[in-house]
Amino acid sequence: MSSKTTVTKASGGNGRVTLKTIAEMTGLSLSTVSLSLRGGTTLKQETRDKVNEAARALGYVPDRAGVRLRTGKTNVIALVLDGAEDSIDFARSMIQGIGHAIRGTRYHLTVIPEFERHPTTETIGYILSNRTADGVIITHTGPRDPRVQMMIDADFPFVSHGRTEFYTPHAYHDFHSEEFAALAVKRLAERDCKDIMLVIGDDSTTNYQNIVTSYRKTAARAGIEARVLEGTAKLPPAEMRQVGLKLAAAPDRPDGIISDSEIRTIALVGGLAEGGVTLGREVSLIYKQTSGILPTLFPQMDSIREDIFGAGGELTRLLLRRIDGAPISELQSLAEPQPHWRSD
Amino acid sequence: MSSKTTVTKASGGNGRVTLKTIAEMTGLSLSTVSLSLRGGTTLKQETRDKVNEAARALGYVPDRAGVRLRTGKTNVIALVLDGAEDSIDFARSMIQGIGHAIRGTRYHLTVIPEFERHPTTETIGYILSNRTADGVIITHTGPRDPRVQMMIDADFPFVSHGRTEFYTPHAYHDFHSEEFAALAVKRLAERDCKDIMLVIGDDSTTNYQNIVTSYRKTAARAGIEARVLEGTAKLPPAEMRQVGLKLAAAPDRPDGIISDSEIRTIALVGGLAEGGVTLGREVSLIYKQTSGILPTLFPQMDSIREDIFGAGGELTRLLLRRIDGAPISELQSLAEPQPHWRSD
DNA sequence: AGAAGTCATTGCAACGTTGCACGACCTGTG
DNA sequence: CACAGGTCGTGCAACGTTGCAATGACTTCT
Repeated sequence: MSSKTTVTKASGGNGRVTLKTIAEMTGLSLSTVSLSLRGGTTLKQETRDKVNEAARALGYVPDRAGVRLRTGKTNVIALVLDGAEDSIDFARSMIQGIGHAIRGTRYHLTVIPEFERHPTTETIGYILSNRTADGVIITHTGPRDPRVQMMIDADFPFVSHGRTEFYTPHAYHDFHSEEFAALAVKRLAERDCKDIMLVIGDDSTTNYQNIVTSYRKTAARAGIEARVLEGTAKLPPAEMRQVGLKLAAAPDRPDGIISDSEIRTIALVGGLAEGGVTLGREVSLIYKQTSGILPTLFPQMDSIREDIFGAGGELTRLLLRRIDGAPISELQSLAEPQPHWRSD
Repeated sequence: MSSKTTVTKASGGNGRVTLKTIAEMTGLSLSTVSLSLRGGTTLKQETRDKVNEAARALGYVPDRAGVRLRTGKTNVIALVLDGAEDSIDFARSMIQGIGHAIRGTRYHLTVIPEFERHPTTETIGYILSNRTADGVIITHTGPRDPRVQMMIDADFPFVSHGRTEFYTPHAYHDFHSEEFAALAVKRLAERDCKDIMLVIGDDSTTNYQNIVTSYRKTAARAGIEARVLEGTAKLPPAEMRQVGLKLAAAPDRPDGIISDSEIRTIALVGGLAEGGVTLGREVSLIYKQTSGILPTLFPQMDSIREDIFGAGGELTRLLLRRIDGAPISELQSLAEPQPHWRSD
């Protein structure tokens, strides 16, 4: 309390290597060193070599606070982490993907978890007004996501995991959900399913709409009955299990099910199994898979994989190019679903 | 290339609210404003009120770069995220826990994913030499973890998720693994198991040793056979499934199993089920559970819960107090395992 | 020989913050 | 009235960086 011994001393002249250190070592001025390190072409080659060598020898790394204060550049990208629990290890995979992509760059990653059920603009507002990052990655994007609107208005670099319906184009990377739904329906049709059901969490993301639309269209084309059970995102696992149980016992039990979430698939399968349904025989189930662990548990089930690690990497690459001023038209990409059909 | 239009302008005098803005507004000097905002007691109450009001009205937030440059304080805590896949959604829960605990503080969270199988000191070295954070949280701590050694030597604030065997005490929060093992063994003994097996990933963490030791001791006391199947952390899910399959068919099949990992439990159960084992009857299985999703899939199995969200919060609170100079002896805590016994 | 270029380097100010040393003003005392 | 001792506020320098204007030393042209 009284004696605050930890003085939080400013990084004094003791250990830290700064431009000044290099200047003193080479006998050049501080400005020259700075200029040289940033690749000043007006400098003599000899000088540049000398500076580079000294910098390397001393292990110089530019001070982030100095750069940031002077230039406004934070060298930080922010990941706004949605609280949704649908994919196993979504956060880890995404973060690893991002981390892998910023290796060797000057960027750091800060993660801001969201707690609300629906994304708020609060976090984004904070980042924008305090210039706390150079760019933002958001996930679980909605069709008219207010966060996107906000960043478009502010002309702030960002990339969304998921598309939107805004007129103004923006950088995004997304899973090709339409293709996912189409693949799944076709697969079920091949397995002679006549009455299928899509179990999906209505979490107001764009993906939700894309999946439902494509699902209906593909089923209609294949001439099979296609129901939708939506709003399952709100259900806690135990209730999701009940859904499976009820479904198993229902007189109009579907013969094919498509599930868009790993977590909900687990609960659903638990309920179906308890209800006496043999998956892969009486009911075929196809689920979206992201973690690689579920196939070991459900080898008898088909799945379609979304690569979250890869998505994290791609989102980062897009964002960094966006920060560097690349045209938006080059910053939009889709990831193709990877079917994992059981081998029989 | 040629025309770099995005000038990355320094946050010019246009919008940004700084001490200067408040100074001009109140007619006080910049120094006074700064002093006042930091609670200078030598100032007249009237002055302090005036400053506070202006700051509030303008929505002043201290510039991180300015503070950091001047004081060396980054207001950042770094989470070194282990690449291990054992708990479902470990990363999300941990990050949410941390995020919740730093709400309302000035701290930001940066996450640094590790890719190597075993933790390297590289990341920590970088943080230490570049003063990139005020404190570090590490997870999956080993008994003589080199990262811990490094930070102890540098007297750098950190907290580990997991204990160590170092002589010098340091801040930690840990799951009470010994208690976990003891609870699990006793439960199996109550269920009349005579020959149990611990399936555990030898991932060189302290927890591993604690669990094995306590497991053996408790089993000996209960007078039952206790085997250990270790080294499962290295196995990919498909092979883990094979382990379950072989175990099911083995002549000396155990009648009780304890598993320390959610992910491996899933694969193991997949294999056991394929091998025709009815869990909860022929074999009792108890697993460490962190995500809340597995019980919906395996309602017939006992589990013991570790609260990762809570751990994230506790780790953060300990770290912040460590940064503020609290004595180490107050910065060590254990989390009690929470048994979830099936209700029959 | 003086003006006008080049070329290579440098000094200075500023970004926003803090902490120290000082200054201005008041009050009471000898 | 001079002066000590408060009370309350302020000027200045520094943290590490960058960008611009300016410098000095050469060369080249007229």
